[in-house]
Amino acid sequence: MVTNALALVEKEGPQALTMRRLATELDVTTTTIYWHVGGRDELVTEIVRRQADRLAARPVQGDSPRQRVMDAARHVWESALENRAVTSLAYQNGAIAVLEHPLHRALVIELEAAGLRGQSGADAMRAILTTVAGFLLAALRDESATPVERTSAGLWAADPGEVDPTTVTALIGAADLPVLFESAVQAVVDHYVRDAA
Amino acid sequence: MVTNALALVEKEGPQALTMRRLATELDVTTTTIYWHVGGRDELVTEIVRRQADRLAARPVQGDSPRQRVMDAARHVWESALENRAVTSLAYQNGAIAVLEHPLHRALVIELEAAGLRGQSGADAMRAILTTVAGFLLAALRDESATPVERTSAGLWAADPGEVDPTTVTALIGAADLPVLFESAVQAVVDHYVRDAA
DNA sequence: ACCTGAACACCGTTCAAGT
DNA sequence: ACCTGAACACCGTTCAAGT
Repeated sequence: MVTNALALVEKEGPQALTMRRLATELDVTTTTIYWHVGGRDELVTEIVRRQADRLAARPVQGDSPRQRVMDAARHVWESALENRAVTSLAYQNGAIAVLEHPLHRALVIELEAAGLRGQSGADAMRAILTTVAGFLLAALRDESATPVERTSAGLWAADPGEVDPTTVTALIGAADLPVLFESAVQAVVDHYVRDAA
Repeated sequence: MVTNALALVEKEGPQALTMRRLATELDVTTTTIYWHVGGRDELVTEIVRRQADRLAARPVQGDSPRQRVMDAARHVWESALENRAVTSLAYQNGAIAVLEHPLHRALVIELEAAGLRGQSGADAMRAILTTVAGFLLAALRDESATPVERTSAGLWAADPGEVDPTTVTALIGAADLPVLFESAVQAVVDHYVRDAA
């Protein structure tokens, strides 16, 4: 049941997961699903939990603390990109913490190895993960779903103001999120984690 | 009509904005709304556009480029916090660019004043705004809507793993987002904007 | 214990019809 | 030009009833 739901989400996206759709897929009535898992929220939580178990906690790489912390942050990012559908589902239903908790813990452990524990560790972890979340929001957003005049590119084209034309051209073009991720997240990591000289 | 919709969103939140609800508020049928603005997406865009016009572009403060860029970024953050309901509505409907475009332009202008134009300007702008977006996502999320066992705090309490108890305690407590915003966003700003020595 | 049928209270949207 | 009534195609959820 949860297996079928997970497969449905991965094949047709988060918006395909409705009680009626899943019921049809399982050849039962919607009420049967309610009897088994009890409501859409619980179903989503179960799907996300299942996916979290599937996520192999790949080993953190790097020779220095700052490299290892950065790599742990990168795991959150890459894992989300590799599982767009379930990640989006988790985001939309407030279950992202369930999905990423093991990866978050790996990050905290690296921060502790870097000497950051207690409030300092929590602060560093939250600052880094919030930054990562911003990039995930940008990367998982379905651009094709919004009409041009509502996109950033469309607005720059229509309403550049006093901005340099070369900058406007760059703003109308596509962003290279993976590159921006590296520099922005690294900047935040470096602010909290200083390698011993 | 758009005025009433905006008032409804501000008073009762984004989820209160349904065609039927707004129709009742206006003492008309839903079809009347369709005749006037043409669909929910267009309605939301109009609401957000109206709100964007209302947002006074307060002057950017600071003596150095990095201070002024930081202040422009802070305006995006503060403006969103002061208008939670409309900002959430814009986020959920892919119209956030419409709402924030004037503030984004102010940021780009400060970046140009700092010597960043063309691709460098666009990169810096995107990295900074994506980081800000992460904090907005965290700040606008309705914590009370998700049950504890799905929150980060609940997961740390239930499943701390090999993490230091003092760190776990800090992770269960509330985050001070405004403080974290300052340090994380400043770190990203500093990475792109270097003051002349 | 497990599943169904019928219903409730919602959504956004369309379209022919009225004035 | 402006508005209505009725309908379509969806949602999540509940509850009495069946086996």
